[in-house]
Amino acid sequence: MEQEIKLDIEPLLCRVEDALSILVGKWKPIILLYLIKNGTQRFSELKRSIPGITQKMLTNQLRELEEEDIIQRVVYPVVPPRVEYSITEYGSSLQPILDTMHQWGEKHLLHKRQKFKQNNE
Amino acid sequence: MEQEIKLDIEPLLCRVEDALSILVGKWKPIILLYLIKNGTQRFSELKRSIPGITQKMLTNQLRELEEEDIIQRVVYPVVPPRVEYSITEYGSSLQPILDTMHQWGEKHLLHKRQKFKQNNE
DNA sequence: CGGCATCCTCGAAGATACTG
DNA sequence: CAGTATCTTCGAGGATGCCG
Repeated sequence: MEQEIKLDIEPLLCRVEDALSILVGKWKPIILLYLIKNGTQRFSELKRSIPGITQKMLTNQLRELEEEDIIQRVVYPVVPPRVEYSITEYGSSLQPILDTMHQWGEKHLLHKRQKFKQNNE
Repeated sequence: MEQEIKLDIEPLLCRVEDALSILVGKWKPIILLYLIKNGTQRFSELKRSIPGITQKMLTNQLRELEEEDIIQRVVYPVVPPRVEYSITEYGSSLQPILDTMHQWGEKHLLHKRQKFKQNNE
């Protein structure tokens, strides 16, 4: 198991990486935030809402999130196909992490601006 | 600016990525947790404490964290060189994120085990 | 001791085309 | 509409060697 090394070092804290690994992925945070805020979304809705993402990457990231039970994929057997994605109850347990990160991110933005000012005085 | 796209989508939430970008890096979480838990550490102490990391990567990750004012680097002009790293006050503001992630990570471990069980019944 | 410089590997991410 | 299937690019991370 790959975990052994980490466990040997910090048995109480190393689980940080597990959470991190789920959030890491170029488009995962945006996808999650979008599903949390706007609820169930079709594939094409997500694609339209996330400028710059390719179909391949959207599929890819959605599959990975689904694999971890963070989101749910529902296929309606109609023509043309209709596939809807939504946050699972389990997935919504990620929200405290996202909130904390967002709050920190805003403070960090201010911090960087102050630093920038100082460097130019 | 690269931020524009993200800002257009989720002005209130997109700061998540800023926090994420600071934590992302193969060795950053471990380095941070180690410095938080054990306080000031010499370069060689960190290297010994983190099995598998190369000198290059340790230097690299430390520099990136220093760049964001998360950690502090103090060089003592002695022979042989002595360089000490520690968390800054600002850096310690990351702790709520790390804590939240760790807690979630533990729950996630249980969740995965249950899922594994179900799949084998 | 605590680096830096160089070269290399490998996988995440992107571009593009095709399909039930 | 919601995907696969390929091919390609690019940079994080790793291996190794040298240095004040």
